[in-house]
Amino acid sequence: MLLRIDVNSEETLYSQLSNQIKYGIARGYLMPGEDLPSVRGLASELGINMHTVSKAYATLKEEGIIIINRSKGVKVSDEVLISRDDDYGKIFDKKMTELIAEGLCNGYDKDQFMNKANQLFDEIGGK
Amino acid sequence: MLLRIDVNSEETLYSQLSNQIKYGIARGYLMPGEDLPSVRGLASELGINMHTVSKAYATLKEEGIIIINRSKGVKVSDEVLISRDDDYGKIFDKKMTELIAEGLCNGYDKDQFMNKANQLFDEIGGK
DNA sequence: TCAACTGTTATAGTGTTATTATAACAGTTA
DNA sequence: TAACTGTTATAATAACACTATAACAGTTGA
Repeated sequence: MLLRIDVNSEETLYSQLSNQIKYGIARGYLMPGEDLPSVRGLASELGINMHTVSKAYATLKEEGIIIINRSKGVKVSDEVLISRDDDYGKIFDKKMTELIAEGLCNGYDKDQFMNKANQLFDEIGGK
Repeated sequence: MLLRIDVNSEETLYSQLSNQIKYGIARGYLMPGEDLPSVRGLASELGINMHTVSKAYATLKEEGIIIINRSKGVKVSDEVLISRDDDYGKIFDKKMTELIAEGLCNGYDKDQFMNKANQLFDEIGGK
């Protein structure tokens, strides 16, 4: 899977990386159990520092989305897309509430929110 | 409207403030045209610095959600909840895509996403 | 066994951001 | 004039983001 970063973005580099990997998994570009590039390899490929990649991987590991093995490397979790972490429930609620509130402040009512969600799920290909 | 901040939160103080104000508007606690506390008054009330409040207000002004008048003070935009800023469309798409992707990685499929959205809109009271 | 690869840890430097603290400025209003 | 608005400027501290080296420990293949 192709990963890109924009050094001029306001979003931090490691956040760009982790978001792209999450999107790749959701989209099916990355399959459960699939290997990810090594921290050194990806850093070299992207022209950034090893630790920046390591931090992105560390956050994904913290969320249970990838599995890191000290000697074997990094891969997508086998149970991702299936198992739900209960601790994530509150985080998800808070993020969606913020999106709904901000959307309402910008003229997105419930119908428009739902239509946009439907459209984006179609694009991603989620059932 | 009651505003609170948690200095131990990972979220920045000004981000907490702006999110709560957006939620207050969405929820109807704050009405279009309604006055907001002065930067000094709110800072004093919350026990934080004037500039931190000022930054929260500045970001909300940037998003067109509040109106700042150098001498009259701060108030909620009159057209908030109605008018849509076209520039916000891309931001909204990106944020929702990220939420969908992250949700999918944590076991939230489309049905669960939609159900949660319905539930939260009911709680907020959006039509 | 040796070399090459994994992620991890440590240390250090630089630049940016978040927050606080004062102070002054300019416009409005009673 | 006095008291209130937001704004701007300056400075200090702390935390964060990113980079640069270097070393460590486990695994794997030649």
